[in-house]
Amino acid sequence: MIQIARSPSQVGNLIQKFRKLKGMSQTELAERSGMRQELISKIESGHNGAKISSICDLLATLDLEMTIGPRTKSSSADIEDIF
Amino acid sequence: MIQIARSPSQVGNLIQKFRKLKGMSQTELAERSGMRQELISKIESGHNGAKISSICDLLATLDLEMTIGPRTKSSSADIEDIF
DNA sequence: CACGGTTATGTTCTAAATCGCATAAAATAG
DNA sequence: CTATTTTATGCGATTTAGAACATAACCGTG
Repeated sequence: MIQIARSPSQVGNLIQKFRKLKGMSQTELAERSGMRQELISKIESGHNGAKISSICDLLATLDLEMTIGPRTKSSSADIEDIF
Repeated sequence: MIQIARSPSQVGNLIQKFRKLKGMSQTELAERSGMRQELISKIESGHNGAKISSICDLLATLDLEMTIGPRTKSSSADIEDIF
């Protein structure tokens, strides 16, 4: 299950989605990745100014990784993300 | 050609790599994505505090996208990245 | 070597991110 | 509905990113 993330809010949505899949609370994720629950709340809601290192830390804690490659045509998943 | 990026420096390396593939200079990339050459220099060299929105802007300008999904086993590309 | 283009470094300033704590709001369980 | 957990918000304090400009260090080519 791999998802496209072209914007901070899509990144946030995916982090939230995968976090819930693991049955983890924001507080738990925060503790495990050395940050605060409030920050995770902001990041999940699409915080534009989140640091890339914070994102990487969260992904690592959730056993996720990001890949970078050429753009594909926009998928339906992107559209849903807007609404 | 899709690459794993688990850390800010891997993200930076990939941005640099794809930028060069497009024959673009840091200055050109900076202008097109509304930021400064100095910042791109820092980001490409693994700047920890880069904003996720900056990264997304750069990827968009380079016609790239990021995807997020479960970790795969570490590839040789990761190892090289360390050195 | 000298030159033009590219990339890295340094400084000051402003805006903003994160912290840390409190607490409100919302969702879930009992 | 009530209690508990989870998530969102607000605020002061601290830290840091990024702008803007200057300039140094590189790099390839003539």
